[in-house]
Amino acid sequence: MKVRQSAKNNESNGSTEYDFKKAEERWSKYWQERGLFKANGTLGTKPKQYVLEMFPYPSGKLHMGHVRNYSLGDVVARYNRMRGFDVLHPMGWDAFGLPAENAAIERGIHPENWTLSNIGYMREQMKKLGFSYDWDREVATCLPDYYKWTQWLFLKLYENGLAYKKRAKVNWCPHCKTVLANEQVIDGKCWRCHSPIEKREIEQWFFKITAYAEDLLNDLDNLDWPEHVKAQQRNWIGRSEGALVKFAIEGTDKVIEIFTTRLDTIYGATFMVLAPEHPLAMELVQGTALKELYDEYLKRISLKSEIDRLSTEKEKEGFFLGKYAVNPFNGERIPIYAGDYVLTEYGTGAIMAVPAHDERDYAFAVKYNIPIRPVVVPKDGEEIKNGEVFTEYGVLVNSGPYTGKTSEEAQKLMAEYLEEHNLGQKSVTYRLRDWLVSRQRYWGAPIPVVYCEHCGTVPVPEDQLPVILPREVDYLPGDLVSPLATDEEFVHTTCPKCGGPARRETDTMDTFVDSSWYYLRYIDPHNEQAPFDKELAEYWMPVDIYIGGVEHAVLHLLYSRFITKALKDMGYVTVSEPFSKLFTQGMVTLGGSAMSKSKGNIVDPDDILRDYGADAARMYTLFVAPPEKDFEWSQQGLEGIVRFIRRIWNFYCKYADEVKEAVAAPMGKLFEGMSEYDEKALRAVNRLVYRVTEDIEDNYRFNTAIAAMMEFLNEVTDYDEKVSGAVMKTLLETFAKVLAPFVPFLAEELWAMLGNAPSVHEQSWPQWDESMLQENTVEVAVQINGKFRGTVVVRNGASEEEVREAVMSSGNFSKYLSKEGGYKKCFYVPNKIINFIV
RNA sequence: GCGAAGGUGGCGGAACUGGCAGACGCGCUGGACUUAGGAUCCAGUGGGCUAAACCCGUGCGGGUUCAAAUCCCGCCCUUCGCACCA
Repeated sequence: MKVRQSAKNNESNGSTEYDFKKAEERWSKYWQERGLFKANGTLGTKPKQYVLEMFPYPSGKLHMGHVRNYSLGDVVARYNRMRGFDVLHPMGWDAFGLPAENAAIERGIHPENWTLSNIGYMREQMKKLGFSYDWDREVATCLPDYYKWTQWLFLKLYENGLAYKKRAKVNWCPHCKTVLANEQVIDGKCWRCHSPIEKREIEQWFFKITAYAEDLLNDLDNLDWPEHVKAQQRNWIGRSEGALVKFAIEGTDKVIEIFTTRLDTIYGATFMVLAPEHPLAMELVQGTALKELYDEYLKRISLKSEIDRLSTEKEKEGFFLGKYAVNPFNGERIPIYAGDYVLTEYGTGAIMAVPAHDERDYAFAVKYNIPIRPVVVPKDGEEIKNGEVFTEYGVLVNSGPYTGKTSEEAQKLMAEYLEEHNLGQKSVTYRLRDWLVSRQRYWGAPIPVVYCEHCGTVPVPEDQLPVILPREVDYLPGDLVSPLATDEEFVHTTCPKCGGPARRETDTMDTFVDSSWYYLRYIDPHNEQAPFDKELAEYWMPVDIYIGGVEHAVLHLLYSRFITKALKDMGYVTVSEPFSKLFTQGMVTLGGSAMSKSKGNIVDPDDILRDYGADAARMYTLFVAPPEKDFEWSQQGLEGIVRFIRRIWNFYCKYADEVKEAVAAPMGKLFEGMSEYDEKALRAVNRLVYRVTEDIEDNYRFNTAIAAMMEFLNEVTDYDEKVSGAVMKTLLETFAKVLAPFVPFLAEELWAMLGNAPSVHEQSWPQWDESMLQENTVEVAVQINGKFRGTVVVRNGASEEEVREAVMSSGNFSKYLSKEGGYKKCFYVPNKIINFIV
């Protein structure tokens, strides 16, 4: 009778169906009471491990993506605890922000009530799922004891010249009624509501992330992050090496400064282009007949929406400004245009145009009938066809003294010439712009600044923090007016410097500011004197493993890196990177696309918890696909895991009583008179530990780790009844420990069933014995002329001789091998394969 | 256009430094047990034949090798990110 048939036999064994509800309630309560998952912060007695998952936005309920994300992190946390690490595994809430506010407006509830009640619900869901968080460290970014320190962060950045205010054209979302950072504009649309964004000019606060562009770029090299995330950040930072060149404007004392990466093509510059909004463009037409036409042109350009501007098919539109620049190399007169394909924000907002070697310049030149003069030819002498634009490096022609030089040489020599004559220099430009952090919304951390008639902009002193977000405010968004501006009591204050009347800043901070430092607050969440203790931060930082979705590849992950670097330079932390390893998990889809309320393709974790239990939900999300890949939710797949759990349960029911009194056999040593099946079982359990450990360590391959557990159970149920009590006890105890990080409730139940005191989660992770991974005999594949023809069984480590002998004597291969075992050649890979060439 | 990751059964996916392709699970087929079963268990399941023997099979075409999903050359396709960045 095998255990696989045991469902029928449960009653006869006195066992019952696994009651996951009871088990989950019981153990989750026990864990909390015992405080099993508290990080010790023992400062050095144990190695530390900071395991972090991206905290959720409290949108209402957990979705399957959360379940997957947090199941991954929980395996890592529990595994590391069993491995003897002092594990910090916290959870909190990214609780400020637009969606909370919008949802609250729709439902007519205060954002705070809405948010806090969501948090309460989601926290309970997480507890039901058995995630091993240290709940004493929970943070919510919308609470004053948290945002006090977000405001502190703002002040520190301000003190250090990394926060500043300027009037700027900003991205304005007409639907959300707020400005957005560049990173939050996707294809010219709002990242949240997808409305086309507009350009507005307002005074806004910025963080000077560009000051760290170089470090943010270089330090990527040393991070254990997925390559595609690093690539996205590199792309976003967008470093270009080139040169700044000053072109004098004929008949004036003005110069146009341009940035180019192709200084070597400067002899081919046949026109200049300024961004339409470039102040110089306006100056050049001022007081001329062109002024009126230019105003019209500007109006036309600005009417084009951001989307049109970004469209690749869009025709470039230029305007001749009636003036000429002078090429600093050959003195040539070059007409100056305004053109909408030149961006104000990048480089200097002005270019030299070389139509022969740049596609965009070429299109413009053709349209406005401007000469096209090639000055670089391919090194290999290849012909350039008419109408083709040669944009690569080559050899210079028609370039005065530089003719005959390669592009590389010319760039170097020309830059030297520029510097000698004070006409420009080498330069590096980035695409990265400063981070716009002002938001004209209610539900965020108020920017801690006041404006005084006498003193100007004055930061709120640290000891007056937090600047409390008033509760009773008309928080409906206005047009370019922050809701806080309507609260007279909030607005009117006194200047901290002179005591005179002053007005508060009424904008709140981008929620990405809140989340850019939360991993530091977990380290010391109740500290009232500082955002965190320096020594504790030194102990816990950096986060050893950070798990979350790819959607944060640039936004949150770049901001956090910047904030960490800034805090390091101010002396608050000692690390320059917050997350040494990043793991981005895939999405959970249904019907081929990400689950979303609007699409209606939702699987509600509550239903799954109710019908199948936490362990099944967790293990299924871990098993169904490699963790970094998307997977399609399948009820049947989940039921497969439920079956597996049931089989484990039945197996333990069958033997638990029997082995209670037994003394567990050691993992490694084969004792005298051990039976064949005992040995088999012992080897199987060693192999199990080995495979699961390796799979976890090798980039979290939980899907194959679980497959190894299934194989293990499949194998031992083939001969379980022949295994002795001592070995069975070892087997059951070890398997329970291996299961613990994956199905924590079940594992605890199994552990107790064996007569052990809780908790299995306090046990050490089992060790395998290297010698037990080897079998006594191995199956060697036999190939004839490279084709598989069968196998032979030989002793482990058999020599080529022995294997050849076994092949010859087996008789199975005689039809392929000539008599006397004749063959030309033979290749043997020990314990694997033997190939005869005949 | 630039950058990144991928193409393996009906499906999700395994396969260590080249060494028995398809582990594990889902699904499917047949059987057992059952009043019944969508429960459970047993057997089978890449394609070609009823079947063994055999042949063919990891996107396509070449190549290296005793041996290729894996290495090299040349293509094709998919997904994702960025995109008038000078």
